Amino acid sequence: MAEVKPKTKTKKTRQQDPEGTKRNITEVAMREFVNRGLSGARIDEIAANTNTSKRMIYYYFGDKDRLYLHCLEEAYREIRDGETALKLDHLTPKDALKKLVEYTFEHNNNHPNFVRMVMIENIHHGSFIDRSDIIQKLNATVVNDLEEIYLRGVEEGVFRKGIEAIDLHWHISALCFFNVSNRDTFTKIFEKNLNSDAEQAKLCQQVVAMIMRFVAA
Amino acid sequence: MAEVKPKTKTKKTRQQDPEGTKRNITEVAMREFVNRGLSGARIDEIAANTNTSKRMIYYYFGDKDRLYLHCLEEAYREIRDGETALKLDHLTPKDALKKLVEYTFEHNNNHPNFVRMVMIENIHHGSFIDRSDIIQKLNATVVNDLEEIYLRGVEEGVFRKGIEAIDLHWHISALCFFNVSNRDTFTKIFEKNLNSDAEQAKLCQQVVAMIMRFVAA
DNA sequence: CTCATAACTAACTAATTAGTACATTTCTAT
DNA sequence: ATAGAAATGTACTAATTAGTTAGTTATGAG
Repeated sequence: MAEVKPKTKTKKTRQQDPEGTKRNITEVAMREFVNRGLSGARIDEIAANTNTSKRMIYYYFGDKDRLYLHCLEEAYREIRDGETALKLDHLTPKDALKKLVEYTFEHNNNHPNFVRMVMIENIHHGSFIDRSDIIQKLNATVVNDLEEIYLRGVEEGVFRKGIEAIDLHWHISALCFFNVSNRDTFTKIFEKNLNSDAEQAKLCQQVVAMIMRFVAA
Repeated sequence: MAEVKPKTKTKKTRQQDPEGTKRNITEVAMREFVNRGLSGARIDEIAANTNTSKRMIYYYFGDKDRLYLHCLEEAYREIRDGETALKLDHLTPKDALKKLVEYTFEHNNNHPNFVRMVMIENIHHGSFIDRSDIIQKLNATVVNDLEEIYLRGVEEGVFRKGIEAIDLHWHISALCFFNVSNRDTFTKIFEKNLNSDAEQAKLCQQVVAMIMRFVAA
């Protein structure tokens, strides 16, 4: 019964803490991966920054690839976990879409780890996503929510017909993702600091405007 | 006089071919870097795929980092070299902008090496761009062209006021870049094949629409 | 022709780094 | 309390991999 995890029921003075150790390793590994990429990440470096040893990384995660996959899944889980609380049903289609776009913009901005893990995954041609059962299941929601809003808008005559929800999601993602993924090179090449709150607020507003105008009837 | 390069004037039966060797190494290295990232790329693998030996990589490029930087610069050079022939001056602002966006979309699509090198560079926080004198100089043109078109459009009353050319460039880049950079993960997660010509044509048209509507008066 | 230098080859090294062997401690169920 | 399993620490190994050493061959100027 190797799969039986000892739940942390009794939180008294325990010195062994498997869940905590795993969590600690995951956090440190995530930092290392997002900063250096999959191949650039060093297991020794991760080990040195945990409260535990390299041995435990292999004990819990098997090898580097599986540790990376775990971090990738964790990044997807984190970003999707925060996504439920929007309550868009009782808003007008326009307001709902606006809120969704603003939210996506902020969300990408607040989760650079997610953005960077996806970048890394694309460098590796998405080969780890293939192997993950979990990630597939985490993504239906966004497009469904979006489709609902869009169809409602079309029905009410405020959105034009003929757009597919997934395409809309594609464009929203593009604008919000790129803002985080390419900030380093863009900032350096065009010598424009995009990190300030004011600049980000302006960009967010522009992204919203772009999407709203795109779907407008 | 170590810097004196023997120009390939006399192209008779020569067995030594420094320029060709460098070009060959660069091509192979580019393939390796874009497929595996900076840290994932293997010098031995590059060497094995050239017509020459590992020794020559070090002979001409010094070390792995400088080889990578050379490839990065080459990717920027390639993409900027193709950019001159647009001739947007005698078009209406709308047509000119449309053409520029279409062109950017196609150009990113046709130069995945460029897109992927920029992705890799962002993973590494743009640290190599810092070290490159060349790349800085290659980027003024796009934004200038765009600004000219935009200002002309504002003057003629077809574009609204208050948009900065660099922001416009930011959004165009986002939409066109993401289309290439994130295709692997997006395709796999949403199980939608975006590689077909029809799908790409649709996306391109939508990107154009999005930008045109965004700037419309 | 010949000599200096640039272009090139093959075999080697030093360091890094993913992964392991083995011993020990802590916990849990009986 | 104790046996068996899970969790952990220390020291090691085997492979990989960036980079080099020590040379040979081609080329072009004089």
